Amino acid sequence: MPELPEVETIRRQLDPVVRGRSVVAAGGHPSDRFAAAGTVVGVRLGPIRRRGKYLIVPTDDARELIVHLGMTGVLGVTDDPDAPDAPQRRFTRAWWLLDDARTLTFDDQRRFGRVAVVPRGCYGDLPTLAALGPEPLGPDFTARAFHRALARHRAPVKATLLTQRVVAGVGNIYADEALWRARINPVARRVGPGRAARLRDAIVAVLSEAIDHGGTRLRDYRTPAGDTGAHQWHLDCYGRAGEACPRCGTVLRARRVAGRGTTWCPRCQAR
DNA sequence: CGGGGTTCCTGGCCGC
DNA sequence: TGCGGCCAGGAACCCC
Repeated sequence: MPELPEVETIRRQLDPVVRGRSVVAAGGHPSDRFAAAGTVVGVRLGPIRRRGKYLIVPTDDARELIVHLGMTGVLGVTDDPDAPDAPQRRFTRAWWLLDDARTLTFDDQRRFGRVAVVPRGCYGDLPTLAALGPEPLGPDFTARAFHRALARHRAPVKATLLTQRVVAGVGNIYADEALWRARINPVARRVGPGRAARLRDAIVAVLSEAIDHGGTRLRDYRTPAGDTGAHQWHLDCYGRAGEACPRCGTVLRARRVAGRGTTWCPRCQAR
């Protein structure tokens, strides 16, 4: 899916479209992953927030519209009033007609995404959001707190990052990139204070740089404007197994960690 | 409660 | 060309 930098890019693009608009009509795919989209008809939408990979839109009736893009989710805006019913939009899982005649659409081929509507701040139905770690670009993500949080887990450090509990918004791509930059093996089960500080700095740097470039384009990723993102952010490690490590020249290797494809440098990131 | 595996979907790609 | 198997940026859920 889009990870934090892609979700933040989408948030910035959609906020001026959505903020202050009222929802005239809405609908969702009948599955319970999307059906809640239709429950926000007649409400006015507030400024879009982001927590980790979740987009959160407050409504003026004290609820929140929450969108998670899953692996293949794409949010878009169209002027076509028939958009949700058009045959070429067979992957449109949710839509909201706004009071300026524009329609916000949520397409999601694999249906791993989700739309939820909850009373403000009530995240019991979204356990990952409820237990989400600190924002990596916020003041709470300190080296000290990060080290303490990591020390509570015994799983491979990459698996721990992917849980979202120690830091919010890091997915498979940026986990590999940050671990490579910090020279930490993805299956290390203990990370001392020095390496935790390095990993913290690498996460902040990698995510910040990716946001500055408007996110990383990968496969089907599209911006809300429909383009593929002209400024592909340069990936040093993720997806480059078999190529030379950009730092030391050793051939990057691939394995599975926590069920996810993982690339690392056996020399820079030795155990 | 933490950790590890499975599952929810669709489609692209690779090898036979 | 056709088809099976594998893989894909996530997280909820189940069991131990």
